Amino acid sequence: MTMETIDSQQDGSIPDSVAESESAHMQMQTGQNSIPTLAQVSVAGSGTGRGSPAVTLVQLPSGQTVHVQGVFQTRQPSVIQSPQLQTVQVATIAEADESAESESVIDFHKRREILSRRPSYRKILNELSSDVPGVPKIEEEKSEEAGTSPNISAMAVPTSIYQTSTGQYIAIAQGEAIQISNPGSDGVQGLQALTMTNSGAPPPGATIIQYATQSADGTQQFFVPGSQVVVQATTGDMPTYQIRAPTTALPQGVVMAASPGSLHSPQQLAEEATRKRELRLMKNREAAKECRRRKKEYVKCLESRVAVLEVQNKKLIEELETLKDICSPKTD
DNA sequence: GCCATACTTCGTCACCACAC
DNA sequence: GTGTGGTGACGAAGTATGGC
Repeated sequence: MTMETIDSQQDGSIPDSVAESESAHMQMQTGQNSIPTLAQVSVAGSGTGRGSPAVTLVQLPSGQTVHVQGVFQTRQPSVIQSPQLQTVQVATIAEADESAESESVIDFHKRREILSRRPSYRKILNELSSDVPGVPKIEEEKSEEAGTSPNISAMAVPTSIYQTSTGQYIAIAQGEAIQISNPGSDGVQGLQALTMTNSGAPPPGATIIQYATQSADGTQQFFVPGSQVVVQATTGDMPTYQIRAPTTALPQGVVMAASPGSLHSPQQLAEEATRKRELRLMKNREAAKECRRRKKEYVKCLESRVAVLEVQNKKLIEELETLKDICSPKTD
């Protein structure tokens, strides 16, 4: 199904707004109770010319400008574009309505089924965009994220990822590059990469990072293979990291993690399990962020389409009235 | 200023789908 | 069968707003 009556002009396209989508969407939502600001849609240069394709410029709340062509020329596409999407949306709306009126009637498993059948927002939007040229796609990997992704998993194929007590992430890659990311900076700005120059081969069967909370001189120390220490200086806004020889013995509260091959004691097994769990949590955290971002983008896209379709609907009604006037002239 | 309420954001868990 | 990613649901913490 196509939607040739809509020609989107991507001056503020949705995928580009990923970075600002948070704030933009928040502004849209912080009004009275999350009602989409469809009232901001402005129509310019309507020109309901009969016979000639009237082009309407629609200014969407997001700043996106959309051309809406005359509605006489082509048959109106359905409001819901792709069959898959239709199924999903109908299911969702039905679920909402049902829950409002007779939620108790709905079987839990049925609801579960409906939910589980729902494809991801990326899928939905991409299907939508393949049908509608004006609808942007959600990129598999954002280009801006490609270089410095907030996901630790996207960084230089790290072999081990650790989180410090201050929330920072340290990833030790195959090439013995140490990457430190600051979660507070939404992922990436705080990402640092260090390359160990003289680490040599790691101890047999062990990839170990040992974390010490804070040394006496106000620095943070991360113990890494080769009896070396990554020291974080606390001066200034930008933390600096240095590879040093350890100044102290292994401090209290140290966390050690070993590769599975070297696990022997139940304690090591437990630590490995803890490490895996933390890794899983970290990944899930990032996945949840990504999911929410996509969801916002998806909702934004739907809101834009609603705005466009409302304008189209308005034009259709106007033209219907015009036709009525033509076909039934007053006899007075 | 304090409190209550509503709303937003975030982390986590549980579940499911999919790839291997 | 297992691992992993995606997403709904839930609760906690933070923030905004309005009434007193």
